Amino acid sequence: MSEVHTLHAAFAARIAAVLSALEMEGALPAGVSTANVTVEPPRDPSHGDLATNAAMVLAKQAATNPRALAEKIVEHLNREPSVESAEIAGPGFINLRLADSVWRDELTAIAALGPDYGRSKMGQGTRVNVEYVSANPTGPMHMGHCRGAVVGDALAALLEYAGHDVIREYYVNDAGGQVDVLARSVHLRYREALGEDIGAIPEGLYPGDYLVEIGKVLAAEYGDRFAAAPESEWLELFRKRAVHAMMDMIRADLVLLGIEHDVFSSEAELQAAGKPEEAEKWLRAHDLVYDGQLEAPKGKTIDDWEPVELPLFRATRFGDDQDRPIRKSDGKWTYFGADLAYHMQKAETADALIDIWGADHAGTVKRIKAAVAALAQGEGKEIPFDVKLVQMVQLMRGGEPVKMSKRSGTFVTLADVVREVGKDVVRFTMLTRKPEAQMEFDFAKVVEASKDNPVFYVQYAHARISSTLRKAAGEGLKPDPAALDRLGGEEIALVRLAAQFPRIVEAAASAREPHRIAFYLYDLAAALHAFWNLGNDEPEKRFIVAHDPALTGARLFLARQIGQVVHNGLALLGVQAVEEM
RNA sequence: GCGCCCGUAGCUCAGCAGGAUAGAGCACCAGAUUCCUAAUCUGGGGGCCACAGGUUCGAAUCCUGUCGGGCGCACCA
Repeated sequence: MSEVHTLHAAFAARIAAVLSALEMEGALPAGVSTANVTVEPPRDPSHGDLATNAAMVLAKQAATNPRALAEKIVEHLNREPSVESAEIAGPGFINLRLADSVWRDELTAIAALGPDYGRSKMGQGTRVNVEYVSANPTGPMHMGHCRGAVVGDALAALLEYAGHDVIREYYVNDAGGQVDVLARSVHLRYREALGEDIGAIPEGLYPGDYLVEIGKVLAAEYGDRFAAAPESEWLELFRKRAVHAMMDMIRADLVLLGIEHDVFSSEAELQAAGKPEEAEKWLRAHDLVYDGQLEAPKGKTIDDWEPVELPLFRATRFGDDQDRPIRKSDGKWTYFGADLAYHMQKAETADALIDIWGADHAGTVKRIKAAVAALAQGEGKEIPFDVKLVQMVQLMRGGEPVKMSKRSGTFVTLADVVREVGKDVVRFTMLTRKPEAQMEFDFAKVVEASKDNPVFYVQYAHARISSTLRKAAGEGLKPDPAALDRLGGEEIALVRLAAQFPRIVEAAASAREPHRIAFYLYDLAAALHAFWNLGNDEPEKRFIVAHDPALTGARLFLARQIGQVVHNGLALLGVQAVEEM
């Protein structure tokens, strides 16, 4: 294992050592498969600190029964000084109870590592590209983008903390028909800024007020030069300027959420650089693109269906239902054609790729996975690639669904929500649900009943600790590890939970599920609050026991380390660990 | 018609790559504050883990099918 500190990994290694010792003794057959052996904290704390299923899993291979094998394992484990007791339970579980010294040591380890307690080298510096947000540059961010943004950002932070080298990337779709629509919409606003009465915004153009400003800017800069000019004279210019303005707006929105990308990749630039042509050439050379006809879609009738010949990527070879066109009949690239080239480009600078997409793009997952698989096969190297689908957020206001449509201009912007409820609430709320499940975000509820929001519960735990340390300092008391042996069962229980953090980080990172951190923090906060309230009935159980400075020092030391873990977890989620509330 | 996601307490959701008696919040009921922040805590009631098969020592978890909800299904993005 690595030198990185994780208590659970260390004990897993010891149990592995016991098993190989038994193999030497002949109690286990040589070369026994220990793949299914687990060492985990049991759900029920009364079962001890760690449990292993080794005896049950290996009994068959050892041609014995689980309990007999367990006896032998237990015998070895009981020789370990750090093991308080090892017992056989139920069908053959081995439950370990660790010595209190183990937990006291863990506490000093937290103190020594500080913000790095929980950091892992699991990723071994592997370079992971996480593409997220990638909202179309046609308007400000709305709540529909929010979930993917938060999940992607938290995932990126988590992977970094778990030892990966992370690239945070945003793909700017500035090449399709929609940005032409944007340019035309801006042209209208430009004419408006010149004093023309434009009336109602025509169907099919973006009606949002957010385009007024850019219209004014262009009017001030170019006067009426393009007012009556044919589209060919201004379209490209207006498109560029509009996209630029929209991206500034989107970046500002992202900053409100605490999100900053490392790389913004432009689809237009990608195309200008000839990347899709390169991709097509490469794919044709590997017989992965051919000219063929698209089948008419089944189960759906299309009035003006006409078969046409298009360059098709052999997606069906890699599990897609249909081969997919990379160019349109007018010769321009399809979205997929460009996206394919884009993924090839990303794969050049990363060892693994992750895309965070909205669930409305679920239908295109197979083709892009097929494309990356084809690339990997052609290059003869593995390119791990994950598409994380983030389900829709049903936005509610007091129980009533809020309809959103960028086309009609009725949507709740991200900026409005963040301004109203705050970044921390938005982020934490988005992370208290696994991303692939649909969720409701009741605006009224989050705003008005914000006290019920779990984010405050966790922050409150941190604030309480901070406040206690402040008060203690005022009385000349400070954290001190000298008397940690004064800590009793209730305090040790807190340490046990805090000590889970490193393995939660690793598990969440390898499952790519940042929401696990949020749920863990909730549990840790609950334990802290419960411990705190013991002091209501029994003053001797408060952190500050004025007549006993040694005990107080130890308790304050404990408090500070619990606070540290809360802080580290919140940092991963991009939520502030407040000092007071 | 096809593909993907979801189905766990009245409601909103967890359940850690299969483990021991399925958890939390809200809501409901009963309590705790002269005391480190009550934005907190303690106790109580509440479950056919959608349904039916299968895999194995063992399934809410994995496989198959059915039902229900969501999203998507031409060269759009």
